[in-house]
Amino acid sequence: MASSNETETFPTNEHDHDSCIADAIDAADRVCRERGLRFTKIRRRVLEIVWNRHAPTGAYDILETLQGERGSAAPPTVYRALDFLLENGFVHKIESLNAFIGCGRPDGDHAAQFLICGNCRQVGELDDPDIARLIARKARGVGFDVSRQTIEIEGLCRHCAESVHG
Amino acid sequence: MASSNETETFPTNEHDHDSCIADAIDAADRVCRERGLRFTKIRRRVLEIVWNRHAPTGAYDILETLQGERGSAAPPTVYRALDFLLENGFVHKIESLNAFIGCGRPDGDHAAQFLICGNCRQVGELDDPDIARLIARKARGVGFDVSRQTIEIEGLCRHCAESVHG
DNA sequence: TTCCGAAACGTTATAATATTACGTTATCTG
DNA sequence: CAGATAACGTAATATTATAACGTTTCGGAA
Repeated sequence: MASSNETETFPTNEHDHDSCIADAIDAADRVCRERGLRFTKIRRRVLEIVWNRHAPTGAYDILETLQGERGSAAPPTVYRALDFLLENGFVHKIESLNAFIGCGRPDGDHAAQFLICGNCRQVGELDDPDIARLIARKARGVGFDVSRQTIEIEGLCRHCAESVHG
Repeated sequence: MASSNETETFPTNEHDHDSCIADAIDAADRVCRERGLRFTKIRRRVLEIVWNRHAPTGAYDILETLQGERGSAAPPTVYRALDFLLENGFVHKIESLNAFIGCGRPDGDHAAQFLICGNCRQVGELDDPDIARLIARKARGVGFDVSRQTIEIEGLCRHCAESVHG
């Protein structure tokens, strides 16, 4: 098993949350600079809010947080920021939860797979290229040209499975 | 009804739509009888409506159809019927579309994969056990105990890819 | 058969999620 | 600076889903 927090699929209790947020923001900042994108205050703040939760976060949860901070904010503010963050791979949408989560690997395209723990509600990101390739191959086999994969796997994370089964 | 339609992932233009609906309803009927479930008029009708579209159908589309037929109907009527049909594997929910589609193989559990054509909006069902197994294996490899897989693949079906690319 | 209890249904209201439309402000570029 | 474009503020509304509660229907036990 691997070395650090980065390679853990699920966040561990011990992981340095503050620096993991900071890393994510820094990475987004850098990518935006490289691509000439505007990483505005709102976009940055929404990304921070999502990372702070470190769990799937609903658009209206984000909205409440923003409202607490700025006095006023409306849904489009949040959805526009989320659209930007999604387009550029800084967050993912978990379709089966209608919620958003920070992307741990915001550089380059990747087909992610999400492990959703039904007990603790945490989500891990798998990013397994074998899965993505097999799906692409099987789909091509029936004449289907894949552009995007949504893979959401529900079950129990290691920790919760241990608590539940004994 | 020959094996040809059954093994096509996407419905072909030639397929016998009427008999394909009838088959689906008959299959559900039989399964309900076997399991002692109540296949009520509403449940049957909702399943028919979904199959009639032969494409992902929103709950409120179903509702409109029902309202046209019965004069009155409210969301819970539709959602209760859908819950029943989902629980028993007669329909699937496409999470990324918030829509429902008839299941082509309503017997026994299966982890399905959906091919969603971004052009014609048709959805094919793959049911590839290799994909399901690989995902389960990879997830277990990081200590995750899988109970359900949501796999939705967006792209272009054979027919649309041909029209688009030449 | 009758009665009971559970399941299914009808109805109203409301919650939760997401988008449209349009005017204003900020930022980039020539 | 001026014009163009992108981002944002705001109000309204669309879309999807559930809660709560009373009534009806149905299958099985007495």
